[in-house]
Amino acid sequence: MPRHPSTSRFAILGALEWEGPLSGYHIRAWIKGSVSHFWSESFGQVYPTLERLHSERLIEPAHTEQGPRRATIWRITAAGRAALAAWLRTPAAPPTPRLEWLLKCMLSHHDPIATAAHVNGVQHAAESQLRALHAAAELVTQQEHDPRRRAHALLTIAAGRLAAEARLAWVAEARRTLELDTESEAPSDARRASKPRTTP
Amino acid sequence: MPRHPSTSRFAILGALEWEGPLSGYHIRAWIKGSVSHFWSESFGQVYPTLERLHSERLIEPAHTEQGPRRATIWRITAAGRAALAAWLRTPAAPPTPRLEWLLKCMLSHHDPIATAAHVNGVQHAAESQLRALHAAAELVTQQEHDPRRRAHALLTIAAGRLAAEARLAWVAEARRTLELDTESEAPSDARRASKPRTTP
DNA sequence: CGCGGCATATATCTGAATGATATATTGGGA
DNA sequence: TCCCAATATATCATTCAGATATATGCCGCG
Repeated sequence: MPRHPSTSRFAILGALEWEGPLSGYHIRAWIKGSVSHFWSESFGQVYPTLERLHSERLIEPAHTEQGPRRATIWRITAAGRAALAAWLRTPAAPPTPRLEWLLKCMLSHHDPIATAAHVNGVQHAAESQLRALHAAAELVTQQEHDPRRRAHALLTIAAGRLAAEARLAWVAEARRTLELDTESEAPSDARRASKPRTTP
Repeated sequence: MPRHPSTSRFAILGALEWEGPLSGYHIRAWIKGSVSHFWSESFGQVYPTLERLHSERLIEPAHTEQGPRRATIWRITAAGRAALAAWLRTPAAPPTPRLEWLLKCMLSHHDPIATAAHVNGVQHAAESQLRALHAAAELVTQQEHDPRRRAHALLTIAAGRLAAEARLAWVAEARRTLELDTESEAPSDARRASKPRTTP
């Protein structure tokens, strides 16, 4: 995934610009809570990157809590803002695709049962993502009052929604072209035990 | 992306099962040429993984070209087929999202020009992907005669098409909600030079 | 009151993966 | 003939995820 320059650097700068000063822990919490539908960072990436950004003067400690609950709160500097703005004016690198579910669907051409399970998995994942995105959109609408920030945040949610709906459309097409034991539409009730969970 | 067990292993086994015996070079060429819309591998991953698969008896050399054009042609073994089938019956791990274009769109809320550039970039990428997928679908239709292999291959292409169309729908929604200098629809002719390429 | 569990907070390591670079050789086209 | 693209493999630095380790404060439950 890495085409040399780290993108984590800019995600972290972006978190600090969007939310104001934060600790490493809360940077990661924001990414996990607010932009998880299109971005992710791990702690193993956040803390070393903060050190590096600090040594480059792109962030600075706003203050450090002493005592047992010690935490460094980081603030973006003017240089950091400039670096972020420069990166934002740069075209986005195309993602290197790695969609395990599609690889499995293609290679399962021998095995209709496995294929059906993957199609069901895609459906369930897309449905639960749609529910999560709906909740996220409500939250943004209630809490974000700046019109531009709100519009941009809602647009990222819309992107997730459209992508999830596209996956549901694909599920329908898959069930149509292959002829699968659908196990969707759930006509009435309890033949639940028919799909045992495979524990990998 | 790596949740410890390497997925490259199975992509390579899958290539050998789908296409028959291949050299490392041609495994990579197949991935780049036939499944690039949902998978990718680098040489730096292919060759060490082949060694590992060989040491585990999941693949074996079909024969080795001597002389200057030396190349090891690898074949999947019965054990390899079994390992692949077991993996295929396992639910796909959810992808860890990292969509640089969405991160940039969200963080560009200050900068309508950068935002418009990213929206245009998404549009152009989606359009060129749709053209590529159209060509890929024609190729599969002409060359793949086994009905199940053909159906599964076309389904992966359909997934790419639906995702690209969803991105185009997002572009339209973005242009509607933000109010952007669109530079799309191209009503007549030559004001082409208005978008200088930024060289990063 | 004590204790367990959860949130806060940071550090570190392994293994996976990309993309670049290096090194050969062969065949075809200008 | 000469150069470039394709064939073919190997290796390296860097990025990144995810697991694990280590503290502590706070809250509720019995």
